[in-house]
Amino acid sequence: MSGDRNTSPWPGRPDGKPPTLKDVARLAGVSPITVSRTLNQPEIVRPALREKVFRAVRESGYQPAMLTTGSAPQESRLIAILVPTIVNSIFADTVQALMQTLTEAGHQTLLGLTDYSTEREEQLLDALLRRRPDAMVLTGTLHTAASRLRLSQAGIPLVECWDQGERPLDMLVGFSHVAVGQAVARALLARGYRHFASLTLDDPRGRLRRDALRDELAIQGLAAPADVSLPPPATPALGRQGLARLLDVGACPEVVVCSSDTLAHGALAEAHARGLRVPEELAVMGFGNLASAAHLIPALSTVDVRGAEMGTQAAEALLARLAGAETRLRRDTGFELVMRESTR
Amino acid sequence: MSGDRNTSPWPGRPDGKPPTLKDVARLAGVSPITVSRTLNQPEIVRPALREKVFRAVRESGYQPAMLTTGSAPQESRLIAILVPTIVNSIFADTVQALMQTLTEAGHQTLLGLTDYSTEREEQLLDALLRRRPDAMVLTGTLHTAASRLRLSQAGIPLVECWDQGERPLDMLVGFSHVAVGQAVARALLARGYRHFASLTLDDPRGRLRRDALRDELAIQGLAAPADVSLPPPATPALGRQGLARLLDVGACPEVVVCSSDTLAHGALAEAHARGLRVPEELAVMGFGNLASAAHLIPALSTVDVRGAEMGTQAAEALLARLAGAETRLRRDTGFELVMRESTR
DNA sequence: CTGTTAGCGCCTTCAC
DNA sequence: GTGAAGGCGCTAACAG
Repeated sequence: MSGDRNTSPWPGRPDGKPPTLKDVARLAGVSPITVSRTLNQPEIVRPALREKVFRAVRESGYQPAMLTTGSAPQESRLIAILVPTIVNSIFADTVQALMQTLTEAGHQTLLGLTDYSTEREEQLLDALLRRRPDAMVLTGTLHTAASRLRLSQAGIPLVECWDQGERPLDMLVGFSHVAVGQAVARALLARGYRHFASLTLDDPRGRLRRDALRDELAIQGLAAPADVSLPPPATPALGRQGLARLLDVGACPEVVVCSSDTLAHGALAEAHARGLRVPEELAVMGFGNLASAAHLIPALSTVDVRGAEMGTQAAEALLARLAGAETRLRRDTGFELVMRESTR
Repeated sequence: MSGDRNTSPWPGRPDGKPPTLKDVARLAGVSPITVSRTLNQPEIVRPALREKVFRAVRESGYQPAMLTTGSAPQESRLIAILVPTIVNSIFADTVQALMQTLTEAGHQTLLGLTDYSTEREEQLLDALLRRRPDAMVLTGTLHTAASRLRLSQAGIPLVECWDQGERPLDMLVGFSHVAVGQAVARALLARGYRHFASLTLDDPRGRLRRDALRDELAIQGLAAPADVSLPPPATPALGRQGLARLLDVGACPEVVVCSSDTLAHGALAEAHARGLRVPEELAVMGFGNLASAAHLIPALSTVDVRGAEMGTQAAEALLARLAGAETRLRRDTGFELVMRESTR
């Protein structure tokens, strides 16, 4: 029971390395190929030999080494995932859902964190592709030219998540950030809000939503919202500072639209600290992972973007392609506005 | 610029697979080994040849395949990480910090999610070890006997995170969950609380903290807190239901101690919905990722366990070992109680 | 400096 | 049924 080393009848390898197919073969007194067959197609091996081999496998603690490459056109059963971050993040749901579906199907996942940088993405891509993954999941549709080239040359199924765009590399599952910005603008306008402000996380998609919000307001004849741009990664502390800056500069908004629920959390804290009633005196609009936000503060409005759904669909599409299907997913998962306590 | 396939002067491989060392060699008119050397030790190759090779590499878009195994005693530069979950989770910080440090050092990470199950851990372990990772990070010190055996046989550096224990497999960085339970009990007693309740996430470490809390209260002559046990994974909705159940059963606590900040979030929502003032009528104690919790609700007390610090230290210890050091980390990172608005 | 040889751990093809 | 030979992509060791 206790993890004592080497209670097994096998002496272990002199070099301390894990046992190989050959070691097992020697131990069982058969040839390497027989061991291989016993493990891969047990039914074609005579029961007596099979038993001997299995015993040797058990005794040695043998585990087949998964070669990245081999003579057979074999898959690596490795799938690479690139997201900006998983902390305080709207992407954790997607990654979790992806991993769950892929793991069930017998694949393993290499994860890379880009920190919202396309250069970082390029570096990671380069490193990850050396593992010859069977497929790859990316966040967004913005990549460097070099990345696009490498990806198209890799010849593996790809999914870009969390965005919509005209020229996806391969498959695409996400939603339109412009549509989110517009929808938020319209919903808030409909509730009578006229003085807007925004806390923007300075990443491409955050900017897209902010600009769409601003443009939609402009169409209604409203001035551009007071805006504070914040460097990723998002933290509650950052959101809190952001709102403080906004208010200190003299902005006096009825509603502040935040790039993420995490920032919105911080904004709520600052509003609370200043004695502002939410949403009566200052409404707060978030974005992202409904699960952790919506239950929390009934006063917080937010946008549910179905992060887990994107992950599951991406994974299923990849698996289908790896199974030989001609699937070419192009899916807009949309989003849902969750509006709280209209007070106008 | 646009990702058109095959603008390069290289015809590509007939089978559509990525180019190999051999392909590059053929294209450059040299032998494979020269290509290998040009890439790994450029200085020992004559400039003229070097240039030819580099050109061929560029033209073909060659990327070396990282073999898991080879003739050389080469490392896989792959490090496996096992955590229960990354969603709504106190573990995301640790994973992010781990990945950051490891990636900077040129390693890649295989991630596995155990869902708080040691059986699942065993399966994942089995699959992950086939990749021959250079090192491994585990959560907690509770593993199946088979897992312990496999791990000790793997002969790679290990770190167990998020716990303290007497017989770690190898290295250990975490804190004592019993100490957390006791400290929470004492701190709350010191503020005059006498009627306790607990919302427990039903995982080994959560139970450990709850039991320690209960035992410490018993020492002070207090009855065991009303307790609701909840199945992982933690969500705000779950915490909310939990508190509802607790109160519906007739419990009338002054303070409810939650297994995680995520559950605490939900509890706060339920308290709010019932018109209970926090912390005057019901205090809420969380646990976990201070970053997202403490800034949020000034009324929420919590325990900061320094998840990122554990990740960074684990990564650094592993890197040291891989670099040949004799490091054998045994670190108690402790925790910090963050108490809000004492109202007694 | 460069090429040839050999071998890593495994599996496929083809004999026995 | 079983084994021997050969090959996958790559790199150390040894030749030239």
